[in-house]
Amino acid sequence: MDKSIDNFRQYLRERGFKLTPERQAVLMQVLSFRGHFDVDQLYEKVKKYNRKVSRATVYRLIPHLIDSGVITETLRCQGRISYEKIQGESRHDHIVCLGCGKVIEFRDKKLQFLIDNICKKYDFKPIEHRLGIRGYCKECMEKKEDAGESPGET
Amino acid sequence: MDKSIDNFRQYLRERGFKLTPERQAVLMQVLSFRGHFDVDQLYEKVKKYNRKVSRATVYRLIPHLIDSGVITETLRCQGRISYEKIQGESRHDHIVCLGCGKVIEFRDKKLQFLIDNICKKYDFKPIEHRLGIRGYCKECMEKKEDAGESPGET
DNA sequence: CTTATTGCAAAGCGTTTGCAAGCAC
DNA sequence: GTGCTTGCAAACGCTTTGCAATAAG
Repeated sequence: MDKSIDNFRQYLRERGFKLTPERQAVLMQVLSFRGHFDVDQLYEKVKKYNRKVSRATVYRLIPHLIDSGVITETLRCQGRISYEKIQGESRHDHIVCLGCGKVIEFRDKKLQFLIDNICKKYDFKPIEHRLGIRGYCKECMEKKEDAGESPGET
Repeated sequence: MDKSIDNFRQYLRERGFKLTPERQAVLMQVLSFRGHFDVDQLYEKVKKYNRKVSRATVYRLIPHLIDSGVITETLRCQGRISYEKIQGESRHDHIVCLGCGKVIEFRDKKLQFLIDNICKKYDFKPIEHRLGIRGYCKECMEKKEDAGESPGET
């Protein structure tokens, strides 16, 4: 079904690493997330739906999940690192509302095109990009106008 | 000279905060950086060239520096947060080499245009954006081809 | 059988905070 | 004087690690 599973298995095999029940459980829960997650959320979900797995094991698996291309690091929020699974073609970027924290995911082909062009200019081979736009959503803009906020915050 | 100084003074005055020698020292060193810096680098630089200021004070000043528009948070590297001063018009983005860690700063007007368009689509008012492209520079590409290996970083 | 992996608890490390003294305004 | 600031050290919270036991290949 999900080729991430096979990719991950192959990744482990190639390097002499082992496919333990703990790793399978974590991988399953990683794949079950729809959006972003942090280590703690992942740990809690594994604990809830699968066997008991220690935090240390989850932490130790993260680098493998990244190296094998299953997940990628994304937004950093309040000291925690967020991850999300890499889904085939649907690379997307983020718009974050500074007011309510809402995250909008969007896709834009012109962006990839633009990035390729920029990289060409610098003799650079792009592997991945991350675009985060921060600002205010419609609702929060209206709220701000009501409150009569002073200019100059983040 | 640098209007950041005035902005910061005004920011403090408006809110009843105080302009202490410690804050002036930190501000001066912030403005002296050419590129990115993290809290520790800032702290060391203040300690070297100015009066003794505690780490706590530097940490406590960061939110004020952000709120007053003097600095902005940028790339997150290995658990540390990087900052850089905001310079008038010269908004720029980053290309980071996964091989050697080199950072290229670039400016592209088409990017801002693209972002404005995207935000319009979502009824969103952009305040700032952050684009990071990760990949390999020419030199590291060549090295990789020679070695035929994948470097292991996050 | 060999070597990676696990859980636990302790250590690490950047960052935050409580508190009493100090200083800008 | 008032109340924001400071330095110190302790506390915090997320992450990493040493170790002995365990299990995958």
